Amino acid sequence: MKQISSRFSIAVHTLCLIAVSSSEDCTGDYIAESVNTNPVVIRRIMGLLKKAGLVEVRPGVGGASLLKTPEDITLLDIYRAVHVIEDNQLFRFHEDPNEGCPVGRNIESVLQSELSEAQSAMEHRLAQTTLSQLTVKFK
Amino acid sequence: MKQISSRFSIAVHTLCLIAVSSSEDCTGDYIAESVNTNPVVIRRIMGLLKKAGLVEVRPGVGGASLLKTPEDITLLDIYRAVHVIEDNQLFRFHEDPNEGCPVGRNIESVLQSELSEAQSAMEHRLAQTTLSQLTVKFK
DNA sequence: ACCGTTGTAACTATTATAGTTACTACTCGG
DNA sequence: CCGAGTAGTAACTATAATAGTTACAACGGT
Repeated sequence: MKQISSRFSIAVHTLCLIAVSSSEDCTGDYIAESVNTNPVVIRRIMGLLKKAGLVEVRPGVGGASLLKTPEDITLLDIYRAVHVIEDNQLFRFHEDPNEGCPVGRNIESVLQSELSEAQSAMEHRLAQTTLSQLTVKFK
Repeated sequence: MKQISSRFSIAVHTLCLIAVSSSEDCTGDYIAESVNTNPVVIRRIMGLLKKAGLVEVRPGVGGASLLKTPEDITLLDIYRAVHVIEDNQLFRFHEDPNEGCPVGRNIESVLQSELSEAQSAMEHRLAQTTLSQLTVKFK
């Protein structure tokens, strides 16, 4: 069973940690210890979060901080930042169905629109939750 | 990017074909030709659809037919039948976060409930669409 | 009894992921 | 100005699931 990569849950964990810690504490090694993985895994994910404009990292000396308030970061923002699934690509489609068959010819367009509705429903739900809603539960 | 297996889209294609064709025509080879894949792939998926009580297959002579009307088969039924994602398992979670850290200790329970809401939202949308809504579009 | 079919097992190639090692470049404090 | 600690990144490995393939046994009707 193929699941959505744990990059996403690690990214959420990472951002929660940055939100509740002082900036200078938040080195890759510190985060890696809380997540319980290799620091390089964290640095890679931090690179994606930086590209998405969610965090900034102090090169050389280390430490990270948020570029938006936790109220303004949703799970959907994080999900998109780590490229875990692209637009309309949650469901893999079998390739080149037979054009000579009425079903084969039409299945893709007919089914894809339903699948993309389903994907949207999930993403819409992710957009309802902000980082701040999570961090209050660690107090 | 990990996507949900094309077993699902192939299963939907297969059931559409069974719904619009006469039972005796629906051999594995015939379906495989429409889907454009190897017959064994179809037989494996048919095995799952049988286990789920959606179709019956005539052994020896070949051919398949639905055990429910197309109005009573939803995309969610098919999605569950092909075991493409289990309950609450759409999102992979990183393992063994550090219990010594307030974030590490709580992240799983806090985040999992949001993620399972998101997964439910998607599945709820899949349950809205029936096989008959698809097949009318092939007429 | 034969032919076409289903049901499976076994193997391969492909793909994405997660973790690891190693190295470079950067910043600051001494 | 140098060294300690950190970030950034490339390269490699192990793992896992998938999709396709070959092969073969079992079945059923003509």
